[in-house]
Amino acid sequence: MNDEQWLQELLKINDEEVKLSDKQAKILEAAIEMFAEKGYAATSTSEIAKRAGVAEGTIFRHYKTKKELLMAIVTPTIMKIAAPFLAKEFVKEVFESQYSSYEDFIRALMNNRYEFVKKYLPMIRIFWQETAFHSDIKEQIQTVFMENIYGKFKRVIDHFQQKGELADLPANTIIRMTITTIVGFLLTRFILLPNLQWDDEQEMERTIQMLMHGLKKEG
Amino acid sequence: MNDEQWLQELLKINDEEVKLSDKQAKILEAAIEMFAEKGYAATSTSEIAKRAGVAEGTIFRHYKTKKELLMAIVTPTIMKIAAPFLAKEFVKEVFESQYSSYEDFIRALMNNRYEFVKKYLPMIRIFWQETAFHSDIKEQIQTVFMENIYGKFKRVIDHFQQKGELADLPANTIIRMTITTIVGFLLTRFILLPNLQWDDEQEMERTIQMLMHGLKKEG
DNA sequence: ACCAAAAATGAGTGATTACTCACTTCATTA
DNA sequence: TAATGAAGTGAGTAATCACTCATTTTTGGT
Repeated sequence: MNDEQWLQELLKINDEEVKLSDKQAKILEAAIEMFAEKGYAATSTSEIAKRAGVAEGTIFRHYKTKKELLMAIVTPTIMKIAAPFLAKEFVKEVFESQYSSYEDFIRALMNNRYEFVKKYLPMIRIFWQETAFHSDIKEQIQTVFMENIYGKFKRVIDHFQQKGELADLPANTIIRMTITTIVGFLLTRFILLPNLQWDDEQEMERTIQMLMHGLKKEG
Repeated sequence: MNDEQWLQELLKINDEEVKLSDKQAKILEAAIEMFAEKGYAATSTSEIAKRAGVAEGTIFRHYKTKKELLMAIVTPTIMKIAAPFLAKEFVKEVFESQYSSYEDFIRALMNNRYEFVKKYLPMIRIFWQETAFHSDIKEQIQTVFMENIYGKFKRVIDHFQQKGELADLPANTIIRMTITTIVGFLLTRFILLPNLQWDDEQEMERTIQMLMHGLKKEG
C-alpha cells in the first residue's frame, strides 16, 4: 500500500471514492502527524504547511478554517473505528455462523481492533487527545455509537445470555466492561506503555480469558 | 472545607505546609479550571489573569513561565494519585489485618480512588489531557509508579497468589487488568459518560465481582 | 508614623497566530 | 493553441501570544 492509498482508504465514507490531489494528501498527512504529536491547539498552520511542503494559503484553499481541517480528518475516522459493527449482516453472522460463543466474538473483535489501532495509531492519538476539548467530536462519537453499535451489541449480548453463556448482568454493564477491557488493553499497549516488551498474542488471550471468566454464567 | 483549604491540601507534598497568598491561590484555582476546560495550549495567561482577578504580571512573579505554572499544579497531584500506596505500613496492613482477601483490597482501593476522582475531577481532567503532550509529566508518573506503587502492588499479588486466591498469571498482567478495570470505570463514570444515570455502588460492586471472577484461581 | 522589602501592576515587547487576497501556475478541453 | 477555471502561492493583516520591567501599592517591623 503506497503513501496515499492508506489515507484515501481511511478518509472515504460508505465506499465513496475520495479525490485527493497530491498537495491535499500531503497536507492531511502532515496535519495528522503533527496533531498526533503536539496536539491540535499547539500545532500552527504554518508548521503544517512547512511539513507538507506547501504554501500556507493552500491549506486554506481546501479547508476554510483550521478546525475544518481537523474535522476532515476526524469525521471519517469515527466510522472506521466503528467498522466491525457497521456491516448489515453483522448480527446475523454473529448468531448463525461465524461465532459460536461470546468468547469467539470478543476474540475476533479484539484482534480486529488491535490491527486497526496498530495501523492508524496517529489517528487514535488525535482522538484520545482532542475528544476532551471538542464537544462536537465527542457528540459525533456518541451518535455513531448509539446508532450503529449499541443496538447490535445489545442483541449479541441478549443472544448469549439466553444461551446461558453470559451472566445475567444488565447489557449496559457487560458492554461497558467488554469495551473497557479491550480499549484498556489497546491504550496501555500502544499509547501508555508502548516500550514494554509485549507478547501481544499471549496478553490478548489472557485478557480475553479474564473477561470471559468475569462475565460467564456461574454454576 | 473552604475554598483555599482544598487547594493547599492538594498541593502539599509530604505534609509540608504550603504558604499560598490570596492572589496566588486565585491564580492556581483559575489555572486549574481553565486548563481542565480548554486544555493547557488553548488557555492564555491573560485569560487566567482575568479569571483570577489579577494582573497578568502577577502570574509571572510567582511562576517564571506558563509551563512552570502547569507543573506547579501537576507535580504534587501525582503524589495524591498514588496516595493509597505511599504509607509505610501499607504492605503490612494489607497482609496482616486490614484486608483478608484481594477482593477486599480492591474494594477499598476502588472506593478510595472513586472519592478522590470525584473530589479532584478538574485535576484528573488535566492529567487525562496533558500527559499526552508533555513527556516530562508522563515520566514523572512512570517514576512514581515504579518507585512507590509497582513493588508494593506486586507483593500484595504474590501474597494472595500464595494463599491460592489469585490465578497464577504474571503479576504484571494482574496489575494491568486491575488498574485498567478500575481506571476504566472511573473514566467512563466521570469523564466519558458522566450524564448517564449511574448507580455507583451497584456498578462498582459488579465491576469488582467481574474482576475477581476473572482473576481468581480456578479449581 | 516611618521605611524598606515584597507584592502587585499594566502598558509595552517582539514573535507568532489564523486567515486573506491579489496574483501566478497548471490542467483540461474546445 | 487559446481559453478558462481550478489549484497553488506568499506577502500582508489584525489579533493575540508569553513574557518584561519600570512604577505603584501593600505589608510588617520598629
